[in-house]
Amino acid sequence: MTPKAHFAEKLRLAGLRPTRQRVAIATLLLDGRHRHVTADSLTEEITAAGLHVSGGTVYNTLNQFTEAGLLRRVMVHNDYSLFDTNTDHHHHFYEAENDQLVDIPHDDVILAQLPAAPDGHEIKAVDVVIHIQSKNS
Amino acid sequence: MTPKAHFAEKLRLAGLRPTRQRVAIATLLLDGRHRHVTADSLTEEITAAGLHVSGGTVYNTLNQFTEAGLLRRVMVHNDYSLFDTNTDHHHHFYEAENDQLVDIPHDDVILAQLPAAPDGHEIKAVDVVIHIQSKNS
DNA sequence: AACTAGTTTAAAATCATTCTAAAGAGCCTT
DNA sequence: AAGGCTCTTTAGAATGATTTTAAACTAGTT
Ligand SMILES: [Mn+2]
Ligand SMILES: [Mn+2]
Ligand SMILES: [Zn+2]
Ligand SMILES: [Zn+2]
Repeated sequence: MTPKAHFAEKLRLAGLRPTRQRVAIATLLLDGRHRHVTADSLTEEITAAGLHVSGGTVYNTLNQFTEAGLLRRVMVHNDYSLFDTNTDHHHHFYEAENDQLVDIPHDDVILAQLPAAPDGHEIKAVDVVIHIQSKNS
Repeated sequence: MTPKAHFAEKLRLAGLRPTRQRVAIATLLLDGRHRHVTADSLTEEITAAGLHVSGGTVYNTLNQFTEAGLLRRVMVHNDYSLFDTNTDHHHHFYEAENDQLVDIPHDDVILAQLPAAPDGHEIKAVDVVIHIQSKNS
């Protein structure tokens, strides 16, 4: 199966029509490498690949991929959105000083006890962000 | 001690000159009630109290209070900043559907194991956000 | 090939937040 | 109590990420 067909199928399964733009972005982001991207960094990757996708579509696609569970949004500040190509359950170190986000393996954090969700609600996800800073600062 | 003098002193201790605007905001936010505010909701409170503080100063003051440890910034989405008047160590439930943030008592979450911070770094804070949703949705 | 619904586009709009530069207010010294 | 120095506040402009717009395009279907 050609890579293009592979990602097209992946998008169809996610309920997204495999347009040229979405396939291009999927090829860049959904290849199994785990990393964190912004609309801006993704646009740079697209350009580096000799392609062009409009700004609006970059934002739309990141939101749609996230909605479809192909990406995960990471919340560490309010400056701009961060997306994680690793959708497995894992947590993060965040160093505000240089806006550095680092994955923590799933098993390195153990939540021994969680509260029950409020009445009529259920837990959808548990996000742990460990804020760190340089020792000599 | 008059309330005004009380908050003025609190601000001085935090290294902030007790201006009329800062004392007004401290009176509203630092009275011991635990809640979550935005620049917008705070402005409404100020107006409701028959006062006026410029938008820029509301933002500056929230940032300065946070910097001084009188408030805490809570990160649950990228739409606008949320500030917590409870600076004690505690975690949050967050329901995205209606942007609802609820405190979780400190003892209801037990982190049995944490990873070591990366070399040369130390842990500053651990934030746990439990995302919840309505059961029938 | 024609049709339709969904998608992309460049450009404008939105909106929270920050910046600007001028006016005002704490606070220390006299 | 006045003067002066610095910090703060202000209204308004600027910024910048993100969303919206309406027209042009395209994937998928007949
Ligand atoms: Mn990550
Ligand atoms: Mn913004
Ligand atoms: Zn990650
Ligand atoms: Zn709280």
